[in-house]
Amino acid sequence: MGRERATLADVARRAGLSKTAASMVLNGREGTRLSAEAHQRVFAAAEELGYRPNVAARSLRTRKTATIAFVSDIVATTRFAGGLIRGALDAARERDHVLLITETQGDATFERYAIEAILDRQVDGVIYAAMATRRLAVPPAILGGSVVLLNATSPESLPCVLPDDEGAGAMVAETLLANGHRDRIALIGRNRQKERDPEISLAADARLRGIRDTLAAAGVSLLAEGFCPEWLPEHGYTAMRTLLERPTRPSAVICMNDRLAFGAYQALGEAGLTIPGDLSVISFDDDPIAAWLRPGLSTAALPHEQMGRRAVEVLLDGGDAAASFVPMPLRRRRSVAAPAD
Amino acid sequence: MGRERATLADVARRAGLSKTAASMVLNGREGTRLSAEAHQRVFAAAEELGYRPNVAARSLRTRKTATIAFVSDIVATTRFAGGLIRGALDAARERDHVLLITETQGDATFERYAIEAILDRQVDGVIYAAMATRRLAVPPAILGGSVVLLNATSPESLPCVLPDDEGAGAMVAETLLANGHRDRIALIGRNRQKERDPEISLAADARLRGIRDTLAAAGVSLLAEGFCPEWLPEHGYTAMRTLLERPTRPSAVICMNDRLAFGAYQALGEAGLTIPGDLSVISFDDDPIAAWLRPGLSTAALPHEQMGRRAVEVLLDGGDAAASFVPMPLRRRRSVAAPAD
DNA sequence: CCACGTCGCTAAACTGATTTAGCAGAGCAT
DNA sequence: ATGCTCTGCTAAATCAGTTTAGCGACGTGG
Repeated sequence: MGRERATLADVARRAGLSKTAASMVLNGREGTRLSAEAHQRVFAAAEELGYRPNVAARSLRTRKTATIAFVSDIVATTRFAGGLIRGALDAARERDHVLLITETQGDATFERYAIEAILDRQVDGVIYAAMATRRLAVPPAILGGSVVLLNATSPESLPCVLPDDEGAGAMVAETLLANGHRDRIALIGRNRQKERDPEISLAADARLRGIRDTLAAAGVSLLAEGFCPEWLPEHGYTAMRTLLERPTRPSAVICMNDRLAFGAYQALGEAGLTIPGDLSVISFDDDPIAAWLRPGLSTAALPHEQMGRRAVEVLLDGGDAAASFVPMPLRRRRSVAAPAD
Repeated sequence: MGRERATLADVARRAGLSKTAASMVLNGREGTRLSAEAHQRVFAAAEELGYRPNVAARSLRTRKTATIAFVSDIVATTRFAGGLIRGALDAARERDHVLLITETQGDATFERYAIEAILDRQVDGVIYAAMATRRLAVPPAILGGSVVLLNATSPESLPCVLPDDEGAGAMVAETLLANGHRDRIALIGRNRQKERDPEISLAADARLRGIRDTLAAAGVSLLAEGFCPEWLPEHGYTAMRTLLERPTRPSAVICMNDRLAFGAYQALGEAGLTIPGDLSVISFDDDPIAAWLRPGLSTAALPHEQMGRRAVEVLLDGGDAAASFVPMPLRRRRSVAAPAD
C-alpha cells in the first residue's frame, strides 16, 4: 500500500548511525548514552523519510501489538453495541491502540473461532462485551491475558464495567417522588426470568431494587406491577391497557425500558389520555426513540460510550480488579409532571 | 496469552523434518515433492501440539495480514453501522479474515490517524463506509491498496456497494398503485439540499427518481410534497399536519424515511385519523421503529447486512470495479390498504 | 561407466523491528 | 606505561514464519 515504506535501516543509514541507535532514539529509551546530536539526526531522518515502524515486525519481537480485541456475544450490531464500540474506539485511539472486532453470536463454534483469531494475532487485551447486562462464562483460552468484561460479570470475578442500574432505579423513583407522586405509581416490565437469572439480565433486578428501596424509604409502595414476557413495545402496550382497566388509575408509570414506554404511549394515546397531564411516564435506556416521542420521554440513559471508554481504561491503564459502575444520567424531558389532582 | 504456543520449528522437530517442509505442508503448497508420509507426520505433529501460526511473523514475510480495515466516516455507532459491520464480519470470517475498526468522525486529524494506524498494520484491504449514502473523498494514502466504498461513491470511481434506492422508490410507488391509490398520493421529506448535493446524500435523489418515474409511467403525479429540513420525526409531524390542512386529503403518504413516517403517525393519531383506514403510509429504511408502530409500517428496508457482506466479497474475491447495487426488500406490514372511497 | 534428470528434502536468507553483549577511544589515576 | 572507567556507539542474535537455492541419492539412457 503506497510506495515502499522507509524501514528503520533506512533511517539509520540516513542518520549515519546503526539500527540500534535509531531504534533507541525513536523509542525514547532512557539511560542510553547517545549524543544529543545523534538524537537530532535520527529524528530528522525519520521525519524526512516519513518513517513509520512496521507493526508486524515490532510485535514479532515484543509480543505487543497495540491492538485490543472487542468480542461481543450477540450482535455487535444493535444500537447498544454502537455506543460501546465508539467509546472504546475513542479511548483506544487516545492510547495509540486499535480495535479488532469479532462477534460470537452466542455460538460456541464462532466463539472458538473468534478466540483463535485473537490469539493468533497476539492482541494485548480483550474486552468481552455482552449486549444485555448479564453474567457470562468467559472462555478459558483468553484468561491467560488481560480481560475486561463490558456490560457483564463472570464467575471468575474479572474486572468488569457495568451501568449503575440500581442507582438509576433510585433516581427514577426519586424523580417521581419529587414531582409529588406517592401512592399511585405503577410499574411496567416485571419479568421473573429476567429478574432471577443473572445469565439473562442483571439490569432487571438492579433497577427494581433501586426503585423499591427508594420508594420504601419514602414509605411508598407500588400501586400495581405489570408483567411482560419481553421488554418490547407490544408488551408495554398490553400492560398499559391492563393497568388502565383497574379501578384507580395510576398517576405515574415507570417502564423498565423505553420500548415498553413506547408501547405505553401508544395505549395512552388510544385511550385519549395525555402525558404528562393525565399520567407521567418515566423509563430506562434513552433509546433514540425516547427523544422522538411526543412528549419527549424522561429516561435514565445507558451510558454506552462511557462504558466502552471505561473498559479500555481499565484494560490498558490497569484499574482495580473490581466492578466499576458507570452512572446512568437522567435525561429530563417532558413526560413527567405533578399528578393531576 | 496462554502458556507458550508451539512454533513451526516445534512442529518440524516433532515431525522429524525441516521448517521448510513443515511450512510447505501446512500451507498446502502445490508442486512440492514431499512424500505422503511426510505430510502425515507434519499434520499429526501440528495437531498434537495445537500449532497455530503466528500472524505477525507470517505477515512480516508475506505482507498479508488476513485483516480488513473498516473505516467509517461518522459514528460507527448508529444502528446503520451495526448492520454493515455485522455483514462484513460474517463475510470476513468465512474467508478467515478479521476486521479492524476505526472511525474518522469526519475529522481530518482523526482520519489521518486512522489511515496511519491502518497502513502501519498492513491490512489487506480497506472498506471505507459512509453512514449516509453519499459521495466522499477517499484519502489518497490508501489508494495504493484495495479499497471498496460502502454506502458511498467517490470521484475516483472505486468499486462501491450501494443500496438500490431508485429501485426501492419504484417499488414503493408500485405498491401504492397496486393498492388502488392514484391521484391523492403525497410525499413527505423533500429536501433540496439532500437531493442536490451528492456529498450529503445520494439516497434522496434516487428515491425520488424511482417514485416519480414509476408514478409518471402510470400517468399519475404527486398530489403534494412536504419539504423537511431534516429527516426527523418532528419534521414528519409538521409536514403531515400541513398536509392535513389542505382541501383534499391524501389517500396515501410516502415518507422518505421511517423517522419521518413516525412523525406522520403522531400527527395522524392526534388528528384522530386511522392508518390505513383513512390514509396509507409507506416509507424507507426499516428502522426498528417501523415494526413497533401500530399498525406496523410498510417500508423498503436498507439491506445493511447484505451490503456489509457484499463489500467484503468485492474486496476479497475481487469483483467488477463497478458499483454494485443491493436490492432493498419491501417489508409489507399493515400500513397500506386501498383508499377509503 | 558416466552424464543427466528426478525425487525428497534441507540450509540459509529474508522480512523489520528490539535487545543483548561488547568494542574502540578518551580521560584519569597510579 | 599500564590499568581502569566512562562515553558513545555497533554487531549480531532474536522473534516465527516464508522462500530461494541447492544437495545427496537413485534411476536411466547412451
